[in-house]
Amino acid sequence: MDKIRTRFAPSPTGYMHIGNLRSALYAYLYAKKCNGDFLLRVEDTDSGRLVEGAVDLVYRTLKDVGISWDEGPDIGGAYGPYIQSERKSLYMPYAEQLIKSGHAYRCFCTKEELEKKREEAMGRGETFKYDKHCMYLNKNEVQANLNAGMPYVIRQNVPVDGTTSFTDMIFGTITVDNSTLDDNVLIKADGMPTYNFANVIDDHLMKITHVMRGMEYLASTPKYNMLYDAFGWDIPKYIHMSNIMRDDRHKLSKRDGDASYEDFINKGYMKEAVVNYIALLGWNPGDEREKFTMEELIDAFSIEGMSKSSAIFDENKLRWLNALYIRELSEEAFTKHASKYYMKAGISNMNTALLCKILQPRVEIFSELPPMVDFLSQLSDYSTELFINKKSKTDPAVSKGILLKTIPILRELPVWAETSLHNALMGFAEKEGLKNGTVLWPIRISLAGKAVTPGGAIEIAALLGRDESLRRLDLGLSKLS
RNA sequence: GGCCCCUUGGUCAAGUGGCCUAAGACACCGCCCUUUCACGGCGGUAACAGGAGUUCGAGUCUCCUAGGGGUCACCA
Repeated sequence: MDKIRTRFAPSPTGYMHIGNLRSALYAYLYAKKCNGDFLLRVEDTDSGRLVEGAVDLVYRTLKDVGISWDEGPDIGGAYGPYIQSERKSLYMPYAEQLIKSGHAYRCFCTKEELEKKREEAMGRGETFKYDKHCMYLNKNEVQANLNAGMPYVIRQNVPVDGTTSFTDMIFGTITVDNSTLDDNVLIKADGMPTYNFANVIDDHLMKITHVMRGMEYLASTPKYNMLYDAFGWDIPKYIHMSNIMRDDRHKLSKRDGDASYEDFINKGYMKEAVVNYIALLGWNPGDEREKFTMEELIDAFSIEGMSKSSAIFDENKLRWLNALYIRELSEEAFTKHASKYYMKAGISNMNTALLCKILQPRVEIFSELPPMVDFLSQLSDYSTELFINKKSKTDPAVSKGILLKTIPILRELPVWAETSLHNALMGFAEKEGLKNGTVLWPIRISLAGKAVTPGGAIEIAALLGRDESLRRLDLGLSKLS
C-alpha cells in the first residue's frame, strides 16, 4: 500500500480557529501514526480575503504546539509549490481537459444575471440551481464571446439525474441525488481555481491518500468525486470531522472571542493542555487515559475513536487539565510561566520557591494569579470583621490578645524563615493550649487583609519578610485597639 | 424549504444484540485531611430524545416523529 499522506490546508485568514487546529492535529496524528507524511498547503485562491502575516501565524501556531510538516510552503517538497496562488497556471489545462471531455463548460453569464435568476428562483420558493444556459452555447457562439474578450468562468457539468455515493471512514456510505448538486464554478473569472477544483487537483497531484476535513464538505464530496472520475484518478479516502461547538446550537466562533488558539494562550492556558484537550474533544483513545503527550497521542490515535457528533467545548474541563499540567511543572518552569503575572500583581524580588510552593497547587490558569497574590505587594484596607471565625474560635477580642502576645515573640525571632516562624507560632499555641487556628487566623488576616489567601499565615509572613510582616501585624493590632 | 448528517447524565464520553441493575472523566454536592483557600483521599446526585417494529432478548438493528447541525457563492 502507498504511503499514507494527509494534509492541513488552511486558508490564511489571520486567525487560528481551535477547530481548525484540531483538524490539523488529527490529520497530523493519523499520518504519523501510519508512518506517513503530513503536509501543509495554503489555500489562498480568494484574492479578496488575503490577510498580511496570516501564513506566519499558521506556521507559528503549528510549531508552537509541536505539529511539524514534512512538506510545505516554507520547506518545499517534491510536489510544490504549496501555495495555491503560486500554482495558478497549473489548473487551467486540467479545466480545459474537462471541457474537451464534456465534464465542464465555459459560462459567460454575469454575476448580475445570475443574481437575478437566483432572486427569481427564491421568489418562486425554489432552491436556485444554475440552468446550464451556457452549456448549450454552440462552438461558434463560444468562439465569438471569446473573441469579444468576454469574461467567463468554467463550470463543472454535473449530471441532472441519478445518485452518487461515497464512503466516509467515519460516517459510512453517503448517497446524494445528483439533482441536488449545482454546476459549480471550477475556474473563476480571474483565472483562479475555486476550492472545489483546486482541492481536487492538488490533493491528487500531492498524492494525498486520506482527505481529512470538516463536515461542511460532506454534502459536496460527491461533486469532487465526479471530478476524480472524469480525470480517471483514484478517489482518496475521506474522513470528515465534526465541529466543535460553543453550546448545543452554536459553533465556536470568532465573535465570541474564545475560539482561537491564541485566545486561550492569552488567557493563561498552557499549549500542552490546549492540544491535549482538543484531541479529546471528538476522539477517545479507547481506554481511560486523559493526559497525553504528542507522542502518546500519535501512538494512541485511530479513526475508530473519532465521534460522529459535534462536541461542545467545555472550558471547565480544559481548566482541570491545565491545572494538571501546571502541577507537574518544575519550580523553574512554573516561575517562568508565572513571572509575567507576578509583575502584573506588583510582585518582585520575592522568594519564588515559596511562591511556587503555595501557588502551584492552587492555580488552574495563570491569568488568575494576579488577584490571588496582589495582597503581597499592596495591603488594602479591611474590616475587623475578618477577625471573626467560629471554627478557629476567634473574634476581634481574641485576635487582639493573640497579636499582643505573638508580635513580641516574632520581633525577637533571630531568623525570619518558614521553619523558625512555624516553630515559634506552633510552640506558642501549644504552650497556651490554643488551637493552631486560633493563633494563626488573626496573624494571617493582619498580614493579608483578606479572608481567603493562597497559603497560610506562616508562608505569607515568610514571603513578606520581617519588616513588612511586623508593620502589618502592628497595623492589625491598632485596628483592634 | 430541498438535500446530507447527528442524538447515552449539565459537558466530554465507554458501549458493535444477552456480561447494562449503563463505565470513566469534568462540573456539582457531601465527608475526611487541614492554618483560610486549595491539593489529596473517600462517597453521592445525574443519561440511552419520543414512538412503533424485528428478536426469546434492543442503548445497540429497521422505520417514523421530534430536536439540532451542515449545505444549497466567481468563500473555503
